[in-house]
Order: sequence, then C-alpha cells, then structure tokens
Amino acid sequence: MSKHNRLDQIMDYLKEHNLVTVEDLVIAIKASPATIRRDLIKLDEQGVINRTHGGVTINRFIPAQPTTYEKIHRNQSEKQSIADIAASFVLAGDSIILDAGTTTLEIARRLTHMPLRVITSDLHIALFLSEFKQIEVTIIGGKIDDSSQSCIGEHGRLLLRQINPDIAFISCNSWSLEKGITAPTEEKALVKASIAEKANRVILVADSSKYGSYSLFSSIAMSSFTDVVTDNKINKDIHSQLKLQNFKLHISNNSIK
Amino acid sequence: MSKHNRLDQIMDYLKEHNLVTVEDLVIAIKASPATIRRDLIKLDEQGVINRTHGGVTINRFIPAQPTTYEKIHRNQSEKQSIADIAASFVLAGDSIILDAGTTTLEIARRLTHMPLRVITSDLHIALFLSEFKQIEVTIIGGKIDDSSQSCIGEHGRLLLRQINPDIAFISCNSWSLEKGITAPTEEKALVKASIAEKANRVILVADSSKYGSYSLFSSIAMSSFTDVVTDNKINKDIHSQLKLQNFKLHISNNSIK
DNA sequence: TTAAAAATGATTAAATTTAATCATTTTATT
DNA sequence: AATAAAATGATTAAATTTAATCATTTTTAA
Repeated sequence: MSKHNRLDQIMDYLKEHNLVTVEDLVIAIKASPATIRRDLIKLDEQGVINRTHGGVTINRFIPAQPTTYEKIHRNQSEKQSIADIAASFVLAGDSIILDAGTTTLEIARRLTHMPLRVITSDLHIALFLSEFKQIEVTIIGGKIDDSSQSCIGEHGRLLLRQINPDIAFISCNSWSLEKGITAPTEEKALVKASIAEKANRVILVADSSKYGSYSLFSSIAMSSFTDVVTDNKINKDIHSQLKLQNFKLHISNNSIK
Repeated sequence: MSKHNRLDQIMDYLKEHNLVTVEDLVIAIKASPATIRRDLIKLDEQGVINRTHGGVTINRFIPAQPTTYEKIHRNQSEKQSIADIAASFVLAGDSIILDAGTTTLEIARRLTHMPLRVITSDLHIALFLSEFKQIEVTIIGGKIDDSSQSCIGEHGRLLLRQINPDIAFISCNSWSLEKGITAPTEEKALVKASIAEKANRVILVADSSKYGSYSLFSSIAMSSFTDVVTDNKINKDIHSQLKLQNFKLHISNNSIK
C-alpha cells in the first residue's frame, strides 16, 4: 500500500532513520534531488517532518505518533480536505484562533510556512506550532480538560475577550441548523463561545458525520458563523438548507487518490 | 560554566526540539558557532546526536533510559537526585506550582501516583501530567517562549496572583546568594517571580553547576525561598554560606552508579 | 604570581545545499 | 492517437554551512 506513493516511501524511510539528507533519500527512493525536495516541501507544509538546510527528520512531536502519514490519508480524508479549504483562508500576517481538536490541528499543519499569530486552547497545537519560528503562539491558559488536552475555564476566556483576531476556526463534535454547535460540558461550550465572540470571521470546520447529533450544552448558534466548511458526504437535503443560510458554505471534495 | 554543563544544555535543548540548527543552539546556549560545533562533534562521537550539513537532532533510537548519556554526563543524575528530594515534599491532595524546566519535569514524573492540583507554565509538563486522571492540571497561559516552550507574559501572571498553592518549585539557569536567581529575559524573570509570590513554601531546585553565574534580569532574591535543594557537588565554602541562611538547605547525594 | 595549556571566538575560504529555470518525460483527457 | 497538463530531471547561480586558521580569553599548574 505505502510503497505506491513516494511521499509514503519517504515517511517510511524517515521512520526508520533519525536524521537523513536529501542525498540519502535520492538513493533510497531513487528519484532526483529536485523531486525529493519538492516532496519534502509538501511534507513540511503538513508539519509531519522538519527540515533544515541539509537535514530532514520525522517530527516526533506530532501527537498520535503511530498515526502515520498513510493512516491520515486513509482514515481522515474528510478532515484533511476540510483543513485544506480552511487553511486557504489564512493570509500571511493574520492573527487567528484555533479551537481544540484534530481538524484544527490539521489546519495548523498547513500553516507552518507563513508568519502568523496563533491563539489556541489546544496543548498539542501549541506545542506543535511552537517549533516554527515565524509563528507566534499563545495558549489561552486554564484547567486542562484531559479528554481533549485543551484549556477550559474562565481564565482562558478572559484572554479571549481581550483579543480581536482576523479569523476563528471552531471545531465541534455535533452540529445542526436547529441547535447550532453543542458540547458535552458547560466549560467547553463556554470556551468555544468565547473563541467565536470577537473574531472578524468565524469559521465552523465540521465533517458531515457529525451533523444532526447534539450534546447537552449549547455553545454557538449557526447564525454566528460567517463560514461553514464541511465535506461532500453531507446529506443532500441538509446541503440545500445550509445553502440558504447567511454564512458562506464550502464543500470539500475528499476524493481519495 | 563547565564544559559538561554546556553539553547538558545542548542535550536538554535537543530533547525539547525536534530538529535544530547550529544557529538555534548559538542563541539558546549563548556560545559561538565554533564552540557549538566543537561540542556537537563530541556528542556525535558519543552517538547521542545525529548531524547533517545544517541540522542536529537527538538520536531518538538511543534508549532515553537512565543509561547511556547520563553515565557520561552527570548533571542529569544530579537533576534526578534533586528531583527525588523535591518530590518527597509533596503530599497527596496538595496544590503545587511547577516552574518550566527539565528539573521540574523530573519532579512531575515522580508525582503521578497521587491526587494533586498542579499549576505550571511548561507545555511539556502540562501535557505529560494531563495523562493522569488523579492530577488536575492548570496551565497559566500566555505567549509561548519557544526556547523553553513555556508561557510568558502578563496573562499567566494574572492567574498566578489568584491562587494560593501549598508549594512552588522554582528552577533556574543561574543562582547565587548575592544576586538570587536571574533569567535571560524580563518576561521569564517576571513569571518566576509571580510563581514564587503566593506559595506557602517556595522551593528552589537548582544543581550546583549553575551556582555563581547570572543573567541580565533579576527574578527572585534568595531570601524569598523557604527551601533550597541542590546536589553534593556544591563548593564547600558556598555550602557553609548557604547553611547560614534562613531557608532550609537540602543536599542530594547523586551517587553515580 | 607567572607561564603554559586549553578553550573560546572571530574571520574567511571551501564545501555543500538549495532555488530557479528550462527541457524532457509521464500522465490525463478528449 | 493527439493534445494539454502535470510531474520529473538536469543545470547553474545563489545562499548557507562548515572547516581551517589564528587571535584572545580562561583555566591549570608550577
């Protein structure tokens, strides 16, 4: 499976070697230096590797280490494609907020190559992005919710009230037009609401499988969003309804290659 | 500062960063490129790091167990023995603060079996402790300093002012009776000072090799500490002086196995 | 204290890697 | 099959890193 894709071959090689050169990969993969470099740029933009002038390693700080490049492509193609679209909204120099979650982490992986200010509630996102010098990272602080390893509580909300970001990216476990997005605890719901509060653009990133369910605590009404990004597996009737709303609807096509 | 010390500093930095350049280390360690390169050659010969033309990583295939590197470089074992003593001060149910650093991370490793509230500025410590259900973790929040991957700035200090912990554990890069503990940036110095401010017991954990040097910004006077934990390599004269102070002095015996 | 030895820092030439450009090959579409 | 589009490879100039050299500072030992 993985031998078909050259990017997978590179990741496989990196898993087995601590620190390699482009020359190593040229020999191992049997491709030209130019091709290897072009591949490395793609992998670097996804944050799964780190490069210097002359060296390449796998990024050992990426959460869920065993979730390798190929697994990401197989199991999370919807999140990937949603993140692709979401990341394209960000411009160099922007100040953005990333909510806690795996979809927002995917967005983070796509933003490593540009100067940014990023505020987040997510420990993984903070640690990951802090490796990149052109990105100024702020974590909102507060009690750590261990299911999501992110900050909850009033302290972080205080910081959120003091900033005016360009874009806020919100993720969720459940969403619908009627109930908006909901969360399993009051604290999580409140943090999300605060994240959405001040941003110029408020973007929901949520895959279609989460549509229709809901948790106990309401967090954000759908009318608060300026944009919604979801995938093309969304039900047709719901799709029609979503198109009629005030937010811009973006549908990703997670065609698996 | 001794040469062993700087090699330890490099290893500490590499543990917390995936792939670094000589330039990164020049800034982090405050030595010239030539010196860093000479150090890297030594570490490379020991096999604990890997280098390319332009990049350095820790060798992640070397067991991070208490063997290979620590036998060669003793400061790690000093930190271990200091952490042993420091951790023994903590009782189940306590609320404690852990400053950012590798010594305080060692303390955290020894506290996972008891119910605790832990407040920290360190992303690694927060992420590590959040795995343990009986430990409630709070991160102070704020901008991430990427050399230490910990929180700095006014926002975190605000939280620190609102809590009254049982114990605060402070680490440092430089300490002395005259200058107290000092830090390379004002923001780091201020955060440390705030960490020490409200705790019932304020404990400095600092290995002997760091004694006598100082950075630009003063952070905490020695008179603010209730306890000091250091190792038995401390100079005898200094030892005598330290014993005369108001704090309790604890000397760890880092017997090298 | 003084002299010798070791460590460190600064400078610049050499070596290495990368980016940019363009030709060629492969793949996709009609 | 023909054409367009995309991916790959080769070439060279530019950028970056290193090694070598020597001056300076710090440490060690007499």
